[in-house]
Parts: sequence; structure tokens; C-alpha cells
Amino acid sequence: MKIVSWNINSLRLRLPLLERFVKESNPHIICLQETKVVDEDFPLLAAKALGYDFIEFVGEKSYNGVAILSKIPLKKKNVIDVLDYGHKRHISVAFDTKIGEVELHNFYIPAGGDIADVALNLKFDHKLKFIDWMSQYFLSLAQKKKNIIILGDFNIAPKEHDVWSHKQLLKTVSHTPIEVEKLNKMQESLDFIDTHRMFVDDSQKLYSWWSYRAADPLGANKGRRLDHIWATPSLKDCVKEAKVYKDFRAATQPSDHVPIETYFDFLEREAF
DNA sequence: ATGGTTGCTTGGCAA
Repeated sequence: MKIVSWNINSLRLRLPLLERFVKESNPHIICLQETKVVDEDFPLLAAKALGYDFIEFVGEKSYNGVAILSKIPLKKKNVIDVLDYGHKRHISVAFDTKIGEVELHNFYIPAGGDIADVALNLKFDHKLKFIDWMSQYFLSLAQKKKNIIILGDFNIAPKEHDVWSHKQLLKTVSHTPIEVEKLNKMQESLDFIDTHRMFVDDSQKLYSWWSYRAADPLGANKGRRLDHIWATPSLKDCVKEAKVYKDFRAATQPSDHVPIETYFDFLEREAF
């Protein structure tokens, strides 16, 4: 079962690219961030036409917005307004597998603005508080034995080789020590496994985002790994493969993020 | 500390 995370940066504008992606990968579940569409205008019919009968979403005008498209039935949809900012940055669902129920949380963590100083930049303050909230949320889950996947645009590249230059980006929001430390603490809350790093050693560069602003970020391969798919240790044996669809950054009218995907082997064979 | 580009929306914000 393939599960995808993609910051699509406007779902309606990117529908043709989403269609191309579905033709290439045909995943069971696609989690989107930055849909940038209010619920009344969500392109439900277009999404269903791609083969996704079970769709959950929450959006707002111009900014943020998250969605989950699925080929298998979803239950327990939940939307959390993290810290009551009114931003649509979280949606979760659950689904059944042969190893039991899996809870899936799709997050769009705040980017945090440009200045890595909470006194000068409220957006950075929001980002740090958002991650603290996530740590606390997962730490305080009543049922610790749940199977949980959390994924999304975390807007943090935590490891040295998750950015093109560790030294040059230490003061750049997305790679500063304070946010990396907080993300690591959040990861420790439920011992989440970074599924892509199961297959790509920490010594190897791995990115999921390339700036729009830089001259030729893809050619120079100056990227960052801002998107992540994490799973609780209970799911580790199910993780068989992880991919980054780098080619989608070179598409016509691309998102600045590309789809990332993890293959979990926990579907009933008969189901497909 | 800026600048650079993109998307939504049509001036300016967010990324």
C-alpha cells in the first residue's frame, strides 16, 4: 500500500500534475498540503475521477488547507485547529489493515517566516509552538499502542544531509538548531521512524523541495528535505520502500515540493 | 538584511 505526501501549492492549479502523478504511481492514499481552496470549491469530482472514492479535506481561502484522497475506506476523520490559530493545517483519518487499524495524521507545519528569532518574528514563534504542541499531543495519547503514521510538509530539514549545505543553512529557518531539536523531540514522543531514512543513509543527500526563488535550484541540486513520512515502531516491519518523485520538480508549472511516497505492506491481498 | 519566484488575488501576504 503506497502512501504519498505532497505539498501541492494550490490543488486546483495543479490538478493536471496530480493526474500525471496518479498515472505514474497510482498510490492508495495521497495526503496533500497547501490545497489553497475553501471547502465549497474543493474539486471533489476531479479527485474522484482520478480513482479516489474516499476523500477528506479542510481548507481556507488563499492559504494552507490539507486533504486526504484514498482508494480504501476512511473513518474517524478529525480536524484539529492546532493552538487555535484558525489555520487549516491538520487532518487525520483511520483505516483498517491486516495488522489492525492505522491512524494517519496529515500536517502542514508553519513555514515560520524568514527570521529565526521569536522576538522579531511571530511566525517563527508560531512554528516552534506548533511543534511543541505536536510533541505534547503524541506524548499524551491515551492509547500508546496505536499504529500511527504522521506525515506532511514539516517545513524542517532535520539532518545534515537533508540540506544542500549544512553550514550555510544553520541560520536559515527550516534548518536552525532550535527547530531541529524540537522536531527530534517530537519524533521521540512515540519513537517515530523516519521511513525515507530507512533506505537512504544519513550520509547521503536527500531533498523533497527546491526553491522557486533560486536561479536553477534543481540543476545545482540545492534542495532541502522538508517533507516527511514517519511511522510508529509497530509499523516498521511493514515498510518496504520509500521514494521521492524528484522529476515532478522539473514539470511545467511545478509545485516547489515533490511527492514523497512510502510503501507499507499491510493490505489484505484479497482486497486488491 | 536583502533578493529572488510563485500563488492567490488584484495590493500585499505567505512561502
